[in-house]
Amino acid sequence: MKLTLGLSNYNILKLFISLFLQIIFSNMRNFLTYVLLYERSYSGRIFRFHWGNIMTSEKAERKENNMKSTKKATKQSKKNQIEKGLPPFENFSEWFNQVLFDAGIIDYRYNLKGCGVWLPYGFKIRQYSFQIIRDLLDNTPVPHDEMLFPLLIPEPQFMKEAETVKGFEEEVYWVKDGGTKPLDIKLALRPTSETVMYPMAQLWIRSHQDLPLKTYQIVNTFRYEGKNTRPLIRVREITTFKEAHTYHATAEECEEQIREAIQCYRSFFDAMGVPYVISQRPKWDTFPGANYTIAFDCIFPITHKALQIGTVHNLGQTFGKTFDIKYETAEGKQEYVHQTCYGISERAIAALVASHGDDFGLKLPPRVAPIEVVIIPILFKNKEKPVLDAANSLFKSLKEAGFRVRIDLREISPGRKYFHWELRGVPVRVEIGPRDVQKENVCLVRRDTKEKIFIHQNNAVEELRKLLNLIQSDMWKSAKKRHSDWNLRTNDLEEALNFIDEGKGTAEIPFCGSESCAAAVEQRLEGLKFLGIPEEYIPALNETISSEKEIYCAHCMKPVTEYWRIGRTY
RNA sequence: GGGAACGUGGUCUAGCUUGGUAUGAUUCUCGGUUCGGAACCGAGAGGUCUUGAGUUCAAACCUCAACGUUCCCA
Repeated sequence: MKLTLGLSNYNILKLFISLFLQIIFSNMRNFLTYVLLYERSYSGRIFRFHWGNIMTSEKAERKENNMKSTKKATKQSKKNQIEKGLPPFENFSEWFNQVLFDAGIIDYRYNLKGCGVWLPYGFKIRQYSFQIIRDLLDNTPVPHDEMLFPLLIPEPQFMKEAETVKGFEEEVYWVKDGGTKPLDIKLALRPTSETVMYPMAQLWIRSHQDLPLKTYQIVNTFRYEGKNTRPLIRVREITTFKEAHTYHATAEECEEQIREAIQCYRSFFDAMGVPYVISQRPKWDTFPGANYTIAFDCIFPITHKALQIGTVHNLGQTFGKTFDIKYETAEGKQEYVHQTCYGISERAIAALVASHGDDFGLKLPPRVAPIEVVIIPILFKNKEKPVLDAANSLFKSLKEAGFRVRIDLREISPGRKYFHWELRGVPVRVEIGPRDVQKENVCLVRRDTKEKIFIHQNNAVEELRKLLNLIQSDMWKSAKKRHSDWNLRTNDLEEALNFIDEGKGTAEIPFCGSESCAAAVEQRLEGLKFLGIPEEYIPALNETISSEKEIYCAHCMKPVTEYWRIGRTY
C-alpha cells in the first residue's frame, strides 16, 4: 500500500474519523449558532441549549458579546489610543521603556535578558555623546590615549586581586569550553578591565619617565545581573563602558588626576545637559580595592530616585602591589605606581533621555541630536511647487552651512510628521507652507518650549545657529533647576525620611559616617541608601573643607561637621 | 533567596472556564481623494498560538516539564 504514504490502517481510520467528526460538529455548531442568534434577534429571548461538546447557546452568546464589545471598545477608543501612543511622562517607568523603542534608540526584543540592540538613531545619539568624552580626554594637558584591550581574562589573572574578585563574584560570566572541549583555564568576560590592563602596564612601565601613563577604552563589559534588568540602566551586557586608567609616580599626582577626571566628567554632563550631584561614596560602598570612590548621581524625574552615572576611583597603590607595577625613581629606587580609574557607561544616555522628556517623547540637546533641524513642507493641492522649491533650497543652504538637517517629504499629513519628529526629540522643526512662501517667511518651532518663531528666509542660517545655541543652554538650565528642587537639606531626620518616602527626591542630613549608624537609618525606609558625602565636604575636591557648626548626627546625636546625602536609588 | 502572574501576525489584544472556524485594532504594501497638529475610502500582505511531551478521533484551550518575560517580597 504505497499510496498510503507510510500511514498505517489505524492512522487512516483515525484521519477519516477526525475529518468526519469535524465536519459534522462544526456544521451542526454553525447551524445551531445561526438558529439561536436568529431566534434571539426576533424574540429577544436567550436560548439555552446543551449538547455534549457542541457550542452551547451560552457560549455562542458569550462569543458574540465578546466580539461586539471588543469591536465597540476599539472603535470608541481608537482615537484615544492613537493619541496615547506613548504612556504619559508621569508614568515614568513605562514611558522610559516605551520611548526608547518608539524613538528608535534601542530594540530590546532580543531574546536574552538584559541585552538589546542599538538602533540607528540611538546609535548616533550614543556616538555623538561619547565623542564628547573622547574629545575631553584626548585634550587634557597630558592627553589620555585611547586603546583596546581583550575581552577575555584567564582565571588566575582575574583571581589575583582578592577584593575585586569578591566584589564581582556573583556577576562574572565564565567561558568554560573551547568548542567541544572543556578549557584547562576558565576565561572570564570582563566585568571591568583592571585585571586585563594592569599586567600589561606592568610590562610598559619601567621608569618615572614613563609616568604619568593615561589610557582609556570604550568597550562592552558583562555583568550577570540577577534580578530586574532595565534597558540602559541595569543590563547584562554593558554595551558602552568608557573606562580610563591612569598611572602616576606620587599620591599627590594621583589626587590631581582625580580632580582632572571630575572636571572632565562635569564638562561632559554639562554638554549633555544632564544634571548631577557629586558624592564621595561611604567606605562600605567604595569600589573593591580603591581608597575612595567619588560618584556622579542623576536624580530622575517623577520617581526622584538617584541613578549613578559616573564613578571616579582613587586606587592608591593597591593594584600596583598586586600586579607588581613598579617604576624606577630619579634616585634609582623601585616604587609602586599610584593609580586612578574612572568610568562612564550608557547610563549617561539613560540620564539624557530621562532628564528632558515629556508626554510627546524625547527632547534632545542640539549637541547630541542626530538631526538638529527637520524641514516639513506643508503641501496643498496645486500649490506644491513653490513650497517644495523653498523647502529644498532651505535644506540645501542649511546642509551647506553644516547643520544636521533632514527634509521630510513623505506623503503623510504634516501633523503626523510633527508627532514623529517630536517623539524623536529633534530640537527645531521648520515649517514652510504657502502662506510662508508668500511672505518669504519660514516658521521655526522649538521642541523644548514648543514656541513658534517666524523669520525671514534669508536669515535662516544665522537664526537657526543662534536658536540651537539658545536651546542647548535653556535645556541645560531648566534641567538643572528642576534637579535642584529634588534635594532637601535638613537637620530633622523625620522630615528627610518623609521627603524621600513621598518620592520628592534625595535629602541631606547631619551624619557621623559610621556604618552601624547608617545601617540603622537605612532600615527606617525601604530602599534607602547612603549616597555619601556631598561635594563641598570631599577633601580631594576642596582646598579648605567646609564644616558645619552645631549639627548632630541624625542617629547617634554626636556632634558632626558635615551633611550626608541619602535617598532611593536605581 | 521566596512568592505570583503572563507568553496568540511587526505592535497591542479577544478567544482558554465548557477542546473542532484565530478576534479586533494598529503597522506595512498598492490604488484613489487629501494635507497649517496623529485625515479618509477601497484592496492586499502578515500566524511554528514560546518549545517539548502527555491525554484525545481532534489541543491556542486540559495535564506535566523546559525556556522566556514581568511584577511583588527579602
